[in-house]
Amino acid sequence: MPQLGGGGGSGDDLGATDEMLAFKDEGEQEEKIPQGGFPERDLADLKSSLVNESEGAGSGSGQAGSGPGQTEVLRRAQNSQRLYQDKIPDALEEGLKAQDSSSVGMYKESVYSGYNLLVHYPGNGVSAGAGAGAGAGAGTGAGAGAGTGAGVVTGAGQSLHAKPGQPSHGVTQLTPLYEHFSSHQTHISADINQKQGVHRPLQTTDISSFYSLSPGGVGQISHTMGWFTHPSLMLSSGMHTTGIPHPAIVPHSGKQELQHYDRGLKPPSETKQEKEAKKPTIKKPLNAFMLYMKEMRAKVIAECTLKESAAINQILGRRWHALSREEQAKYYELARKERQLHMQLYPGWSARDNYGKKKRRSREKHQESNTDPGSPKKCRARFGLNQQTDWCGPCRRKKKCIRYLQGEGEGRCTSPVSSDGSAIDSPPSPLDSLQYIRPAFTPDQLTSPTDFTHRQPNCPFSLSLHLKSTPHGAGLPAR
DNA sequence: CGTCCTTTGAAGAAC
DNA sequence: GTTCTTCAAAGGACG
Repeated sequence: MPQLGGGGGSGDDLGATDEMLAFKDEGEQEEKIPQGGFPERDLADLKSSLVNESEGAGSGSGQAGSGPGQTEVLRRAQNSQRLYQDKIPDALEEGLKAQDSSSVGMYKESVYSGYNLLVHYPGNGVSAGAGAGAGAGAGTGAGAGAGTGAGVVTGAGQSLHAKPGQPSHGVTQLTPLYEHFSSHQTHISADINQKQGVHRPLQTTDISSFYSLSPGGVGQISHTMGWFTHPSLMLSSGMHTTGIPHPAIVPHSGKQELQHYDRGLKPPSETKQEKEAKKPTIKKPLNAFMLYMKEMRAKVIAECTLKESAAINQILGRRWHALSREEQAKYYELARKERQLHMQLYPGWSARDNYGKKKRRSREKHQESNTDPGSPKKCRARFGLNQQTDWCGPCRRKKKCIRYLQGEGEGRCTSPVSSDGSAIDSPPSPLDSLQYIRPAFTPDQLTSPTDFTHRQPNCPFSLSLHLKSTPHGAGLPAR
């Protein structure tokens, strides 16, 4: 029987080795980089002035034990649990208990314990205690108290009045889980009363979107609660039996399908294919970078006044590379736990299950990229570079090798040049955005090197600096 | 409305 | 064992 985080955090062995190796690879890759001339070390030294600032509020706070004190967290966890439990209608609770008793194995636990593990991420300082609680809860039904409560506790200093999604610099936040569950519980009870115990999908909101995470507060990434419920406890619409939308399980069809559930009607006869297509999709667990993006996206949007995801992702990608190993390690660890739990909760699931469910890009495009000799993959292959760990030449980026395009396709590039011969192809760093702008302004004109609030056309990151003396976006020099 | 863009990482398929 | 492909999130842009 799988133990979720059981035994005081001893349940992490699954896949641990692999993950550590994977992270080692990351590190090895970093070691190779300076050879290509990219000043990764310098950047690492400097990044605190740019990249880290926006993340810096919580930088390092994610380390185990550096969060709120364990005792305090547990105390608040218990308080939160009380609040949470107080909101559960008796009828619902009874129903849940009944459901529990009919479940088997690890899922025989209370549904609440399903949320316990939420806090088992490093960084909130409660991983050990909560882990033990949840582990025991899963196995014996005991120990769910601390675990459950901890699940709704976020970092210290958070307010119950802030709205989810708010930028997290210095802004206190509502504990997202608590808010989410509280609001859902209200709806659920009403719904169940009306429908005599028949659950009806109430919302399809992705829980994960509720969590605006504080900087470095990786431990607060709580969308992963989605992994803590078993398919057997799901309705086919992607809902947990509590009625809470499940982020990892999404229905394929929309209103029409839900209407069938609404009315308790049997859907019209369907082909096997249709049935297959309507099976709820269990999503892939998020990898480290995806977790990082989820946490930082809102911040980048706020800082850059950008909304386009592609641009945001570019920025996030660079910031990701600018993170220290320690900072990245937090996300790798989170991702490892995500995969671990996902594996335990959906033992038969394979990433292949979702193949083809996303509409594929046009074949032509794929073929083009596959046959393009200047494509990063082809380029790496040509130069005998490892696809996973090596970059395309000096570019330290997975884009076209300029050298190759210039007909210098022999051997590994050593210096990046553009097609016109100028050295523009070195990997832009976030610091480059400062170089684009700084000369025109004196330091006292800048509120901070990372105070990005305007968009600068020439900035390679679509970022710009906020000037103390200029209104929004005004006076930024063209370069 | 559906797909693309854009990023990194994981996993599976195809060599 | 290596390489290639797909998908995970996000939301504006575009056909």
